[in-house]
Amino acid sequence: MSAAAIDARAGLWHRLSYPTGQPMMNLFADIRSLVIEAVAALASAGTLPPGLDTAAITVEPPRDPAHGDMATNAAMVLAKPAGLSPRAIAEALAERLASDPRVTGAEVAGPGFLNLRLAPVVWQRVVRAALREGAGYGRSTLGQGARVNVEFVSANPTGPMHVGHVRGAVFGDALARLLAFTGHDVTREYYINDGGAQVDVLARSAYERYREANGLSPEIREGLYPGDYLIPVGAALKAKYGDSLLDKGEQYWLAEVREFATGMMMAMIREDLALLGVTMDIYSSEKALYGTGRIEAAIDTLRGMGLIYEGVLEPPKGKTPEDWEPREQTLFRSTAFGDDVDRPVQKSDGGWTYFAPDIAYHYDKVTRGYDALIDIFGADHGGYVKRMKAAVAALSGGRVPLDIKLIQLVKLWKNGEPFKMSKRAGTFVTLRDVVEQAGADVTRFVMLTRKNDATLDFDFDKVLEQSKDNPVFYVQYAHARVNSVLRRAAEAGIACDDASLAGADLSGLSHPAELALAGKIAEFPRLVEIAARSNEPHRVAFYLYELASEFHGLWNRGNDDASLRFIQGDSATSQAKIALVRAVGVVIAAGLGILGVTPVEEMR
RNA sequence: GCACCCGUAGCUCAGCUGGAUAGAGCGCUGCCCUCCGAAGGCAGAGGCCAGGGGUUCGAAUCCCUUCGGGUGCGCCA
Repeated sequence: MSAAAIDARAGLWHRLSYPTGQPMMNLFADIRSLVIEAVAALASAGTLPPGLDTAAITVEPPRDPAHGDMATNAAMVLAKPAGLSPRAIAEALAERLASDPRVTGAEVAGPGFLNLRLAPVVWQRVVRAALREGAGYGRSTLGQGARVNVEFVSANPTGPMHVGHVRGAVFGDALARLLAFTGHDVTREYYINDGGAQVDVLARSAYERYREANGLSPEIREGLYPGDYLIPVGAALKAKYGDSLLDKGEQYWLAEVREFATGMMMAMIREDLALLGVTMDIYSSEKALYGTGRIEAAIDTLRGMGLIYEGVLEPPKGKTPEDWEPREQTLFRSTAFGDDVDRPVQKSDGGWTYFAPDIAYHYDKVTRGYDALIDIFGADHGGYVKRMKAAVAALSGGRVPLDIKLIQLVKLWKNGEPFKMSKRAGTFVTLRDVVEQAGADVTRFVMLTRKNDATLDFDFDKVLEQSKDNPVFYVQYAHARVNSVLRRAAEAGIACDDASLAGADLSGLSHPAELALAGKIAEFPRLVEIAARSNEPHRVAFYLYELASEFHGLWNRGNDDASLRFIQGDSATSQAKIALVRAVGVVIAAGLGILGVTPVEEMR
């Protein structure tokens, strides 16, 4: 298979067609079907040739409100295959669409855009739908139940999680929530790297703490883990083994201590993740792959495909390691799948390289029947992407797409200056430190305020600031304001439970500023799908910021224009306006739910 | 040397997988509370989307190339 073929499979998400007759409210999808129906009608009327491909037709909100409520590129997309000018097609479409009660205006603009203006009732329906669907507003069937495995964190079980892991944990969990929200069957998985040399180091380090617990002075030699967090492990070892492991050779205790210590580390890591609100469905062990023949089986499968061979790699150009010497190795022909060089799976001593169990592990995921795999790596593992994709492409026969998201660094700031971490100086910031200082909700939101492959500043002072500099606060404040209005309205005797609001006459919602806010609410389901298709949960955070901004704006317009205040003299008008306000609250809560952040009811 | 990521306002960053006159926050300038929470809002100034080619109705977005920054490059995971 060529690299291009792999790219073509880059995401299952891109191939899923739009579900038909979907029950959920998605205005853009609705209007798009309307446009496509119009195209079909024109085709049967002979205005357009039959059988045109409508896949490239999009319906989106124009950037400039002067261009109406919805814009479609249909005419421009169809012009060439139809052999007609874009404007001619646009005009024919405009005429047909204008007869729909939802459409109050259809005009051709620019090179052939068709700008639609929609009736107020359309926006009122959006508000109603948000109220009816509540926390499920924006949910979609995009994924059609596809089974997706998201592997993330996978921190080495050699110590507590540090701040570098937090972003990956939050990103992975938010992505999992996003995919679940869009109709995917999601599994959260953690791959425990408990098979390599680093867990031997852990065992030796823990053993020194065990000696310490027995009253001996520990020898934390160079290369061992010096952290205090191993002291309890030493104590626990003493509790279990007494002094029976003292003065014994490593071969006597290494395996047992390793098992014991990694077990305790994993328990600690689970607790750390729980602090962030992250729960894994599956923990997979690297070590469990050894001695079971599964690595051999995975490699043999590749061998059966002619993708394993004995060969000698060229030294890297421009930077030859000093001890380089040509050596015959067992290689995986990853270049057949777009990788730059073939990759060794066996070391010269006959042992597996780290790549081999990873192949076996991904083979395991493939055979477990997932429709798509997602790996979340630190950005420093970028060089690993191609070979991993190659392995999965080979082992799944191209059936299972693997998307790998790289998470960039988090730069910590404190007191207006960069916060340098150092293990030696004891300024090593753990996940626990971050969550204890900032709180899980704030931490999660902030970690999603940047695209995953851009570095992110985490400023301990700013994230707790209650001002609009702080996006978390800004969004939460909007949600709190919504509740504030609801409280006031209830005091005024206005029925404002969701059912009453959803059933209310919404014709009082007519001001352009109000309808524009409803328009923002209408974008949410579409935004969620876009975010899910690209595996980019940060888009939800940005959307929420924009929504909050529009809401704050409308709120303040009430200062100048009393007719825009939400609570009015008559309760019918009030209900309509409060329905809009509550719909904003619903969407903020739904969006925060995707991010795993709890909306606040009040901030005093 | 090669591969991947990045380069957008003074600063920090979005930008709908190709749409119209490129957006937001900070900072700067000037405004708005007898009024649902001013912990907010409005307005103004600020741009060769790193440079150059190409693809097409149309490019910040896709392709090629140059420059600049980051990451990685056989027996560490």
